[in-house]
Amino acid sequence: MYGVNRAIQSIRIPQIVEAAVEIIAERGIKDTTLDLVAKKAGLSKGGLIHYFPTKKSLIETVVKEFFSRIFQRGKELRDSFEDPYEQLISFLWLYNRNDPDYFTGYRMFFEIMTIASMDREYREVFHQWVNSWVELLEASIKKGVEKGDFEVEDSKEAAKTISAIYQGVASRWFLDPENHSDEWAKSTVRSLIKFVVSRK
Amino acid sequence: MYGVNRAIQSIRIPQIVEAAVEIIAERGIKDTTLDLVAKKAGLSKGGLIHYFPTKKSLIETVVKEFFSRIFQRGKELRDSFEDPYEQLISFLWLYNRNDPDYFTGYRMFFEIMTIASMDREYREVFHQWVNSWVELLEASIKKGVEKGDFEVEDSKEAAKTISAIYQGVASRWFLDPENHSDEWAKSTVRSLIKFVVSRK
DNA sequence: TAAAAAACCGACCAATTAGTCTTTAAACCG
DNA sequence: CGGTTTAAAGACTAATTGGTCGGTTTTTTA
Repeated sequence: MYGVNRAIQSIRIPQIVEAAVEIIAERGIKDTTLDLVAKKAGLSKGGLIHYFPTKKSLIETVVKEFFSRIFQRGKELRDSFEDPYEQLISFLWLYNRNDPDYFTGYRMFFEIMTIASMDREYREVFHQWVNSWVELLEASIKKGVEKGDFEVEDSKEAAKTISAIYQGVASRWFLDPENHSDEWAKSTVRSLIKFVVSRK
Repeated sequence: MYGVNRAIQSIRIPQIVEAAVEIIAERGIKDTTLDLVAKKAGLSKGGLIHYFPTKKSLIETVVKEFFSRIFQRGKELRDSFEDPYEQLISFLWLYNRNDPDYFTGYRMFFEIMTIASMDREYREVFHQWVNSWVELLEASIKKGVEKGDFEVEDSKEAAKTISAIYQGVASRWFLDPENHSDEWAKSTVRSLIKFVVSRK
């Protein structure tokens, strides 16, 4: 049963992207085949190619989609807090092994870092992503400084530091869970953040 | 000109591993072909297969070799310092874009993290690697505590934290150099380490 | 309602590549 | 020196897979 309606693109593309994310998380980008993605998305390779003429174009879309989805989640949760410090630690939801995005999200993240480490184009995407997180953190820091809660010389620097801390802890927490519990991740990040925003 | 001498294995295997590391760093594990590695190592695919019957066996050896080489470097440099704090920051050599191992080392690291995120076996290798770094750091911390330089509740926890910090900063420094200078990396790590070993 | 366009299928092609196998040459050993 | 073992080459095989293409069905449009 083909083209049920003309707005089919707005259905198919998310379907395909979602399928691709899952396959990539499971097998990695290199072992993700168009056939598999197509099947998972409920169509044939020919159908898939109709929307994404090349594998590269599919991956690009998936990567951008993934980043923006995670970013959106983070931003929304942060915005639900008023207090600047609460905002800064609102990203601790990243350390939740029961989150539906847990496995998929981390696997995607490692895949993307690895292609970024090889490819300028993706490094640029990564750069923008980091930037957007840093800006988010920076805004909270500035708010805290204005409010008198924080003492920070350079809020951008502080934001970069906090962002890097989140990531370093995340890598350990995901890749070596045996030694890095949820509690470890959370308390470590909390304490480092406190230090970063209240020095000098 | 074949088998020049019987101790050839001890020459060929490092040659092959070295070639593989370079190819992997350049193209990633998935795009590393036996032919390319063989050629780079100065022999044919048949010759390569003689030493490593499968690609998997080659990769395993390469990963272990890589880890132990970098670890060795770190350990030796650390051991050249007496002062515990100097020892803790001795790993700042990791943030040197002119280091001969710079590109290769970081690329390998991302490749390995990514396979570790997919594969239990490699996660175990990663786990052991992290452990060995943590132990190295822990020893320095304990020394500093005994000496009275540091104030630390749980030296293992502190070591894990410092290790994660090194890694988080490293990821940013490598993947987004535009925004993360050598100086940023070094001063960030220095200041966070100081905090970690002297709190409470 | 007919023709044009869009959605979709799946057979096929061409390239890539891990691993096999046969052969050759050198090294070692008695 | 002759036989055995090891090192190495490289042609070949079989599987995989990205992308092409011709055709079919549905939807849109005029």
